[in-house]
Amino acid sequence: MQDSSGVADATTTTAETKGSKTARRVRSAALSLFARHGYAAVSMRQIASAVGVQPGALYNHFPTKQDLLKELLLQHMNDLHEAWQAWTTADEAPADPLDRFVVFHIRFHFERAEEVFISYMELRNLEPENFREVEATRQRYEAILTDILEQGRAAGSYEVADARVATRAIIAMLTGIPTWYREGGSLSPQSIETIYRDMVRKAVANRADQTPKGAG
Amino acid sequence: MQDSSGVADATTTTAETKGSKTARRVRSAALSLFARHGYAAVSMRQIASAVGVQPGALYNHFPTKQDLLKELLLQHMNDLHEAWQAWTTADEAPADPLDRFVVFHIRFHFERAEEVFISYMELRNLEPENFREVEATRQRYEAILTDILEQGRAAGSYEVADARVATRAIIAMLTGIPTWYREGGSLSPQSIETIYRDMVRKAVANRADQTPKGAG
DNA sequence: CTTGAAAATGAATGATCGTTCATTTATTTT
DNA sequence: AAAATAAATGAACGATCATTCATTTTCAAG
Repeated sequence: MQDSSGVADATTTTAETKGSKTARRVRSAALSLFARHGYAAVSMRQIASAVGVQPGALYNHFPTKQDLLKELLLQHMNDLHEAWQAWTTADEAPADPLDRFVVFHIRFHFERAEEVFISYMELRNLEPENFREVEATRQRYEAILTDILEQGRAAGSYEVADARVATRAIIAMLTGIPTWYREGGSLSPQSIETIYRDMVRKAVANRADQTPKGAG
Repeated sequence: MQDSSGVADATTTTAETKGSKTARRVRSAALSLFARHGYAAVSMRQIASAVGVQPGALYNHFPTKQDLLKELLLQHMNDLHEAWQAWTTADEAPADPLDRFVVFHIRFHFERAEEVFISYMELRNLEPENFREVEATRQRYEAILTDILEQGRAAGSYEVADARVATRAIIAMLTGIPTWYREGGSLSPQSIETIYRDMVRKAVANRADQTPKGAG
């Protein structure tokens, strides 16, 4: 009952034990509930109920609620990096580095909207040490885009006043998509992808250039 | 002990009663706490403690915790609209409509970062009816930018594939600023304003144009 | 089938939650 | 100053919170 659509899995091919199966279902239920109501508003009882198990059983798999959140966020950030690595060598990835990043980020959002949402929403509910750990990973991810922008500027293709600010602006823009996108709306994911790719390209464009429109 | 720095107050000039003064302090404390920890993670006891009062006293001013949140969000959205109305006739406002909106939005964010943060973060903690009310006001605000973009496109100055999508992209970009901006950082509010104004202008620019750089 | 460990149960822990309320204190009105 | 009203207190309400634990069930390995 699971479809692996595309990216990044290699490690676990061993048969799954009953316990780790439950752990996975707990993660999944917690993810949905945290995304919908927020970490603080979700009780361990709700999670247990969604899994179909008694509250105490959760503690066979996660020491505390906080560890559950931390694990979700850390795993998501690791998945994000792994998926990016896979994408950089993927055939369907656009050749232009900026396009490549934007398309990747958008598609990853569409595929895993809940994780992404939580990752930006629940950072403040992490205890300081856990926060630092997740935050460091997040900054490594943002650095990918910053590097792309700085190299493009050095090459004279982009015009960005501050690459770090531009990074945050672009990522905020892209990350905001799931807050308004609804399946069955008037816009397809494909057309949204095109619109955003164009907007980002223009936002960092060199005004001296006259880059052609459909360069992808 | 209060400074009114700029925009939109007209109604209340009557002397303030002791009760309404406490109500104001409750709103203020709740605002800061909600912004820092999130609505669900803040208890009425924490709010009362921040005000220097017993928990029960809060209920002389707000019927429930939910009403307190609702009132904060509604008041903020009303302030936002009022401030925008004042800004449209202000001398220092840029003449170009898009610049006018962007500069306004950024400045309002810097002045009232906490309210703005909550307004986008705690919508899901509103009960359905309260949510609809606040959401309607929020959409009225976004419509301002959508109109600007559509008129600019009709006039041939902008090139936007979808004005509503562009609205969300721009607002997400601007609203993201307080999540990373820290006072005393390397960038002044003024320079951030300039950077974002330029990026937004370029993002919706008509590629056929060669608009000069410092047009403000 | 037996054994041993992993997983789940069901009940309980103390703490904290939003809210209520009779009473006292502070302020405004007459 | 007296009476009326508003605001704050301090203690309590039942509900729910995250977490623990002795016990029972489930399941894989010998």
